Amino acid sequence: MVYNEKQMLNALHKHGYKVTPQRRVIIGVIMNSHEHLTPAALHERVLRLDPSVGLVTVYRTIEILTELGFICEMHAGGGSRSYLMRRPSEHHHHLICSDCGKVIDFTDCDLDKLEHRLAQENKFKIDSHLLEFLGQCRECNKKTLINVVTNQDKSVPSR
Amino acid sequence: MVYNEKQMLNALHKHGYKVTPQRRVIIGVIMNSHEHLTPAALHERVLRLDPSVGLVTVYRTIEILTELGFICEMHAGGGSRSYLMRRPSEHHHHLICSDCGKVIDFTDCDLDKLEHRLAQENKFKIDSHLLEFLGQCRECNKKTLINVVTNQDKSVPSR
DNA sequence: TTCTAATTGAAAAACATTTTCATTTGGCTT
DNA sequence: AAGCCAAATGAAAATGTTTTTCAATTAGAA
Repeated sequence: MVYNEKQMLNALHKHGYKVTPQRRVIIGVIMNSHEHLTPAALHERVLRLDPSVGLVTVYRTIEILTELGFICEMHAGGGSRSYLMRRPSEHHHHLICSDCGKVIDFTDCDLDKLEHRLAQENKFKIDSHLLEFLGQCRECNKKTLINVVTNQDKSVPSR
Repeated sequence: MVYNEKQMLNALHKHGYKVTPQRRVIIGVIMNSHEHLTPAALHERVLRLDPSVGLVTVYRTIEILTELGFICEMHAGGGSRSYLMRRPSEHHHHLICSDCGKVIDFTDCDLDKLEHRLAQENKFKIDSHLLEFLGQCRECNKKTLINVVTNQDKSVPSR
């Protein structure tokens, strides 16, 4: 299930948060982005629509939307640092291109059996899980192949 | 397979990195910690053994050890920020207590079928994956239960 | 022992995030 | 429609983390 803008604004209101112009703009940007955004990237886009919105407000709104479950943090695993921001959706996982950062969502993970076993063996009460696949998307893979052919493999010691 | 200290030092040498006293100490601390550490926590422990080692060197050593595959970053998911540092081991995943931060490793994940399907459907070349279960360990769960009984459930609006 | 590139610590810089605070404002109440 | 006030805002400062810079030191090959 994917939320729409109106539902999010309603939820804000219902939970006692005010529906301000700034929040409208921020939510609008999130809803119209089909990619993950860092707080800074989100702010940048918000500024195009309303140059007066401060980065702090973006952070505060992110916090609220996370709390309400409309957006979720994510991690680009591998080398890069923890990212956040995503258009709303239900329980899902990510398939991430470690070159260009493209993210594809998928929902089925079929980890119930494993979860159950781990919970028993370790006496854990398991609430949730995070599953991310890292790799290369088709386009980036093509580029890599071209580079391999073009340049010699000058295997430089990684420093 | 779990590495020992000597193997790590050898690997450093083999890859053209110098085996300095600082690196010895840092690796020693990692090898003797049975928990995950942030760079700051690692530095703190290193200081006890050698007060002259700088935080910068800790960061630089972390980078090298990550590159050589001896340690891996991890994410505590949920609220907290990206963590790092782990005693060496092979491909594994984490079961994390979101209350006390305890981490249990497990190695079997059985995601090959899913991985293969995702790769095909999305034209991805998948390199790796990250799987983390979040929950409450036995001890923290007990504490929670006691609290529920002790305090009334004063359901305060989460702000 | 000598030599040199790699390494180091300290300080500064670069970022990311949070806190503080005076001012403004959404939206309930009249 | 007007008043009110807690919530929200922007700017600046504070905090924290990670990276860069640089002069001095040092591991380890020759």
